[in-house]
Amino acid sequence: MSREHDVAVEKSQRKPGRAEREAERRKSILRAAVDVFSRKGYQGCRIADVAREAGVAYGLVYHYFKNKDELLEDVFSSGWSGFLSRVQAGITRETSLEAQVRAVVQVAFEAYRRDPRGVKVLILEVGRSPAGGAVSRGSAFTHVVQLAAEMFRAAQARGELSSALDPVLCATSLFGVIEMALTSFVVGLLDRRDEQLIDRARDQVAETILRGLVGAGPSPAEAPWNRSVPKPKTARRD
Amino acid sequence: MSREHDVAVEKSQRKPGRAEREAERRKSILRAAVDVFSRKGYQGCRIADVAREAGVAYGLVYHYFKNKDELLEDVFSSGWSGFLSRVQAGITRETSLEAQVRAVVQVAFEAYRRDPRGVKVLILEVGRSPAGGAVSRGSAFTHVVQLAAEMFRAAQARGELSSALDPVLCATSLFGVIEMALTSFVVGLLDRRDEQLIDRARDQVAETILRGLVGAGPSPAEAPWNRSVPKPKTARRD
Amino acid sequence: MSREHDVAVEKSQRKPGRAEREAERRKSILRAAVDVFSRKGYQGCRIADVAREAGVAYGLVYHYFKNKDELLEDVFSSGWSGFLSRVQAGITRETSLEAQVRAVVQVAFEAYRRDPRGVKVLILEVGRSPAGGAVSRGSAFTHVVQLAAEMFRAAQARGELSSALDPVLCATSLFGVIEMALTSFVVGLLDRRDEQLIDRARDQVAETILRGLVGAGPSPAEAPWNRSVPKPKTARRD
Amino acid sequence: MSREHDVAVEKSQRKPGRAEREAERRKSILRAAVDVFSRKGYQGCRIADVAREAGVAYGLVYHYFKNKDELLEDVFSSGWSGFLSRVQAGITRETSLEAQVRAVVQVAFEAYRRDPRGVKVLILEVGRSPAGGAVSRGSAFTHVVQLAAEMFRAAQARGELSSALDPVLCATSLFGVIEMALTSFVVGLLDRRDEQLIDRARDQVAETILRGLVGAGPSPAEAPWNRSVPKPKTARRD
DNA sequence: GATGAATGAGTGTTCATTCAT
DNA sequence: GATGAATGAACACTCATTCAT
Repeated sequence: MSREHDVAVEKSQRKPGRAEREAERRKSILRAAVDVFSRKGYQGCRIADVAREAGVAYGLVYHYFKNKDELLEDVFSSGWSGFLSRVQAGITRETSLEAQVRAVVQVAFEAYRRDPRGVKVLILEVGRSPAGGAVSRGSAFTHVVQLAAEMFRAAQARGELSSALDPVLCATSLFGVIEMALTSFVVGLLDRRDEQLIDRARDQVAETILRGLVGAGPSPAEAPWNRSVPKPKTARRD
Repeated sequence: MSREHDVAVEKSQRKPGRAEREAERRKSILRAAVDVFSRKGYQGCRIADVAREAGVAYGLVYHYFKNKDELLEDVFSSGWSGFLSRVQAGITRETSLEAQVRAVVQVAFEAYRRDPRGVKVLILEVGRSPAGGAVSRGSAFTHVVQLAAEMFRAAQARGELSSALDPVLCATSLFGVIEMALTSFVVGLLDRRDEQLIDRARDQVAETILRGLVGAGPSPAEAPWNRSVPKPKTARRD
Repeated sequence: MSREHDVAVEKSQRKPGRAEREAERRKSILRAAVDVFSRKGYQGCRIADVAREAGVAYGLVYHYFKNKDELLEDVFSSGWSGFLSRVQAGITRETSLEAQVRAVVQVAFEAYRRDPRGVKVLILEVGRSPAGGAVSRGSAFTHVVQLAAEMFRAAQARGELSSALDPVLCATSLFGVIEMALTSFVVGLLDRRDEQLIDRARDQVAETILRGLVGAGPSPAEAPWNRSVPKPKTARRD
Repeated sequence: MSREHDVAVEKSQRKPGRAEREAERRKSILRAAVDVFSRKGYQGCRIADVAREAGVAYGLVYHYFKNKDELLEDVFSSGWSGFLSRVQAGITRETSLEAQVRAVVQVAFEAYRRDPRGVKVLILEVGRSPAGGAVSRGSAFTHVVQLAAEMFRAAQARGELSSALDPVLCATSLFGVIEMALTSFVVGLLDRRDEQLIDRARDQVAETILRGLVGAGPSPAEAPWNRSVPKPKTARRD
């Protein structure tokens, strides 16, 4: 066919080429899985839903993924690995603990802004599938925590952090604060469409984990807090 | 009911009385549900499992609970209401924010010590069933957060907390730190059998949320940290 | 209940009693399975067919049988064990090899007359499922053959049979002759509705295995042979 | 086609020629089908298995065979037609019934020696697919039986066989004895690797069908019988 | 012709729920 | 109330067949 000769030229142009189209298909199924998954959860989602969402035939899902479990496993690992590497990059890039912590927080919130659905899936399921004997999910949680714990250990070695603190608990605290804040948006406790609120949440989270709730002097800037979604309660003044 | 009055008399006697026996049955089913649930998760557990665990007949579960959802709802609410009321009591009992925060942390860790399985269920499922149109579960999370948010608002009103902070985010931070620490025990990242570790975790968590990781000077007491379960890495000295 | 006391009286009367009714159900499913199985074969039959044939709900089949394989296993073994024990009885009852052989042939043909469908299933499937890792089926064939081989060995010991013959091959010959004759009826090569033909077939089969086709003088009685079903061809001259 | 004319020229040259290569492909698929079929059976085998075994692409099977059924049909008929013609040749070549019977037995055992897998397929499936509305398989059985029945009829006409015997039953007896003996090897009841055993089995089978088990005096030659595979039971006294 | 991705109907199995005893 | 047999909808997974390249 006359198509072969100009493959090199068109490589990243139109006419995808078989391999490329397949990779594309695979990805679209993965994306669809994230969507359905974020809506219906691990157990609630049906392969049929994923196929329909991806716009492919039922059986094709099984062409690309061995079974439902593996599909979901891939959803996790693909989303998670990106997050992990960005967290790692943030930690490596910065030199002071404070900057590192802010970087981690930033990465998490940025990930949420970019792909709320993906984050929702990760938050709602990672490390929380009881049966999840599946490798990646169970250990994903462990993995980040260890990563951050290492960061805290290094800070202790540099004298930036009291060595009286358990690095693992420091790590869980960091991710606990982040995760719960994001969860608030995910479950609608805070308004996920309010981008400024997201920014402020990010800052407050970083501040809280670094200096605590009562430890630091307040920043003077006042903000119309309590814009939680459920009931837009009238702003209270103190 | 005419049965109530002699409860005191028969309390620990034979012939429990029909109503009592029924209440007992109901509770044993509920307990069994918590067990199975903590082992297999919301979706993974079958009514048959619960019945077998409780030692009752298959169909009997449906005498006491309308359906599977209601059973699980009850598991949640019964476990949750106790937690909620104890949190509320702790907040009410104390007057300073700091004492209140410590009280909340204490309640959570105490609950874990008393009933790790129950806490596991709450942690792994509360607010995390995406399909969970179920009222109580979705709102359970919201409920405590609002409770704590109110506590923080009051503290702001008393001038104990910077009014620049969003009370809702303060609340999520508090529970995020607590929850993730307990999760570490639940998933085995920290050794759940090490009772001293649990105590230290409780203290560090309270300290962290109050003063932050870098904000406060270290407590002088040294502890053999890093006793995380996976690999008992060599203790570091400061 | 007033039903319990007269159970002994009514034992085989109406009012089946739970256990009895269940056994009945189980049997009816088994019977239905034989039917469907004989019509569509091992792989071709669907659980839905069996359920419909038995007049029970789909899921009930799974109440009584673990899965399709076990159901079919039971179909085999239940049918086969009856046959086996009757073969054994026939062998034990008779003392001369000749009478024993006739008894075995008689048992097989009688079984066919009684339950052609059951025999069809056994003939078409026993020892013929290639994947049949299943215990009973694979070994069922082996079992009868060994049984008959033992009979022939005993006859050799008594001097009734040449010890130059391999008992196992004697046994396969016996069942081969029987089986293929019945197969002729099963597949319609011979008219399965012609009861006299069945009787003559039985006699000829016994005669053939005992004395061979050319070894014995013919019985003087002439018979209008060649009444095969497909086309009742005009009698040929002898 | 313009391709045909030069086939003769290139017949045994290099460049097999398209037509030849295709015929080759077709045959290799057929061979692969026999293999897979003999291992997994009619229903248990998948087109994918056949393609893999043949070393060709999935879809190619559908170039050469309309569908799975036709493929299997061809497996049967190709294997069967060879057997049939050899049986026919044996019958035609010989003049006495006894020699003819021995020839038929010989053909069958020779076929088994040459291609045990093919024979296994024929034995396990021919005439035994209940759903097998397929023409050739159902009738294949009928066909040989009719062929042999004709042989017996002719022998009756020549006075070599009692006309009291039903020729069709004579035929089923002949093939029954043969088939069951071969089945013993196929299922492992007799050791298929013992070539001498196969030879003796052939002889005994012929002897049995001709003179019966008790009708004929034993051949003086003694043989170490009972070498069946399962348990090499201790030799019995003669 | 050759390839293997794409399709989707078919079916075994599970399990919440009902109901007769 | 207690029991567990009965029901059937739901869903994961298979695989023959088609078709674009």
